[in-house]
Amino acid sequence: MRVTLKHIANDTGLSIATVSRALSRENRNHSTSEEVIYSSARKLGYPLFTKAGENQQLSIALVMKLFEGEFYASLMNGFYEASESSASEITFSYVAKQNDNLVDDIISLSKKHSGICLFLPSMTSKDYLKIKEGVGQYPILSLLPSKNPKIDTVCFDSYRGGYMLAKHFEEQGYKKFGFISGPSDRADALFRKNGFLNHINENDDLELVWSFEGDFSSSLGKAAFAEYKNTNLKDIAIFGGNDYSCFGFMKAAIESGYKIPDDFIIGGFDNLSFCETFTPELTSIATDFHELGKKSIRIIENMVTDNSDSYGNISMIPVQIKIRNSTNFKN
Amino acid sequence: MRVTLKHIANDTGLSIATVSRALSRENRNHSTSEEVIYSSARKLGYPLFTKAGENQQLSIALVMKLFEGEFYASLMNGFYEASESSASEITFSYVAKQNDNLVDDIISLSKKHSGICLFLPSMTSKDYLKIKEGVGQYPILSLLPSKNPKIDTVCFDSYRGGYMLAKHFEEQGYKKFGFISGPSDRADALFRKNGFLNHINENDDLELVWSFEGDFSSSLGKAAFAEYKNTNLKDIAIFGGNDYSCFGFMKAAIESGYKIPDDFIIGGFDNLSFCETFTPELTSIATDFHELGKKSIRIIENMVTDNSDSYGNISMIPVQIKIRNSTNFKN
DNA sequence: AATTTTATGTAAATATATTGCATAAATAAC
DNA sequence: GTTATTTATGCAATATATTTACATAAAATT
Repeated sequence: MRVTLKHIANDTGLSIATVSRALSRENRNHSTSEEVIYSSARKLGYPLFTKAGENQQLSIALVMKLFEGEFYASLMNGFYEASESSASEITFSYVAKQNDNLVDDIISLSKKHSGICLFLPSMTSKDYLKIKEGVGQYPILSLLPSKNPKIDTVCFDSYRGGYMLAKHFEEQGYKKFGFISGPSDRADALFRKNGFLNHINENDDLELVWSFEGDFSSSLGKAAFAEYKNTNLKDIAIFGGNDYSCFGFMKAAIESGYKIPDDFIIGGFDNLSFCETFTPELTSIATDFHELGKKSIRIIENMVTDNSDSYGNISMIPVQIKIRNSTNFKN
Repeated sequence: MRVTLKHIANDTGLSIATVSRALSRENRNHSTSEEVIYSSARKLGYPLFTKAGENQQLSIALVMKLFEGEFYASLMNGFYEASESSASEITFSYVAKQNDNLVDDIISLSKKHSGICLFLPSMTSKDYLKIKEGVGQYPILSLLPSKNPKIDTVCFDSYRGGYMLAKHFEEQGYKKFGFISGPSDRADALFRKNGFLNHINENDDLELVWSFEGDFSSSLGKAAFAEYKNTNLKDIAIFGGNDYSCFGFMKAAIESGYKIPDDFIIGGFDNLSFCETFTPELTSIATDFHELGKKSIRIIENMVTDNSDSYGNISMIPVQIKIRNSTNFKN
């Protein structure tokens, strides 16, 4: 049973005709009845009709769990700016942090949107398969890499970021390397690690001399330093996994009297704005969220027009290394 | 002319009956026709009807211009978390950064939502009046203070934040104060300043010895230090206007060999996460976005049920001072 | 006090959506 | 390979929803 004018008429005590007139009036007049009618219509969920030929743009939902931190603002802003220069409209759909029906919710979102981009680190391959099954042939993307992606993916080239840092460390003359890992269940953390370690393993004169299990948090970065300090290692080049880990690590190091980049050099990942605020400024891998947004939107648009059914394709957005003083860059 | 099944039938080449059946089917079957019908429905903007009695929650729009930075993620997250523990649903509406029809867009948003919260620093009193006129008796709030608010306002108590810092500086034994102002056209920046200066003026032994016109950016914070350095002032207590200004100022100071909090003490506003990462950790005024969200939602909900028409009421959310090492706090 | 404007309800007219029935194509059963 | 069954679809009838012509009463204006 749809919501109709009759429901609103009953709810407001006015006649159907009055309700009809109020809702179809071109210019609202904000009389008391009209206010009451609109407020009832909104409450009951009456669909305020779109005029034919008006709303021709595609609506794409970016589904994510919203948390605090610069990262989320950057992600949304990237998509938002990309949508401004495209014909499609981006809707941000935030799902509850505790959500048992995530898969079903995503499937039902597919009714309202022409395409969906998922940024949900907690999703498993099984979840993705269920979603794929539930939405059928439908434009849907994940924005996070996966070891064995079940749906199309657009993400940053984490591997290359790790590789670039290792290469840069080598060019700065370092032979001994250290590494702080991210959460073990996140594929992007794994790829960063692979990129970093592969370059070390490929070169016989390079060596990984220290590593620590982190979780991308500043506090475990601090803990990493406590362990590092005990080793008495110096003159090594450390990849912190992400910027937060580096900040925690560097802060603890400075407080213990270490000098950066003199005692060790360090680089992060994400290129947060604070990289330039910290002393020393932190070398980091920059991710272009605007590009991520543009590419994702373009792919969804193509999926809509081609009506193509693909899954497991991966698009990698290149990352850039921003070299700063934490890796001994003299300007 | 509404969008009807006929439009979809024409668009897809199927009959109206088929379209009707596909859209009203309880369980989607993802057959080719159904996909085509749904995709056409979304494209043309056909309203997928809400079932009567389903969508009873209020929908409140938070209207803002989205930019990068921790602040925006915190603001959205505060509202988002508040909405999770309330009956209302929060929709984030992002308006274009360049938008000539802002006022009209907000007015037309009032058709779709039960209430609106505005976070738009660029709005003038004139704009607010136009909006108020356009929406009539309607639940709408501004989340930014104004010298002469035309609509109801829920915001942080910027004044008290400035005052708290001045008081804290005094308690630390400082008599000479410095100040970096924010953008002159932002009322919240003005109130922070008033709170800070009023406490100084009220006490004869306290004195403002230095000030600088900033704009809340880290780079003008840096510029502020260059000017401060020329004055050769030492042992003063500086309110940086916000955290970014402080970070820029402190970074430049440290690079010039200054020691904080030995040569001067400094406090900011916003309590960004980086306050705890910087060395020295930055004393700052903490704003509780969760509280802002809860209060705003509650006020909108009351406006809806009471159907009350009020304007110019101000609700202030208290702020908290987080004392850290930049103001010589020994722990 | 008379006239005009506005808001509203009733009921008729129109527009829109759903469904019973028939048909044809696809699938399954024999 | 033929027959039965299921499924998808269109047409047309029916049901439902929305708009509008007309009448009336209240409010505003002259």
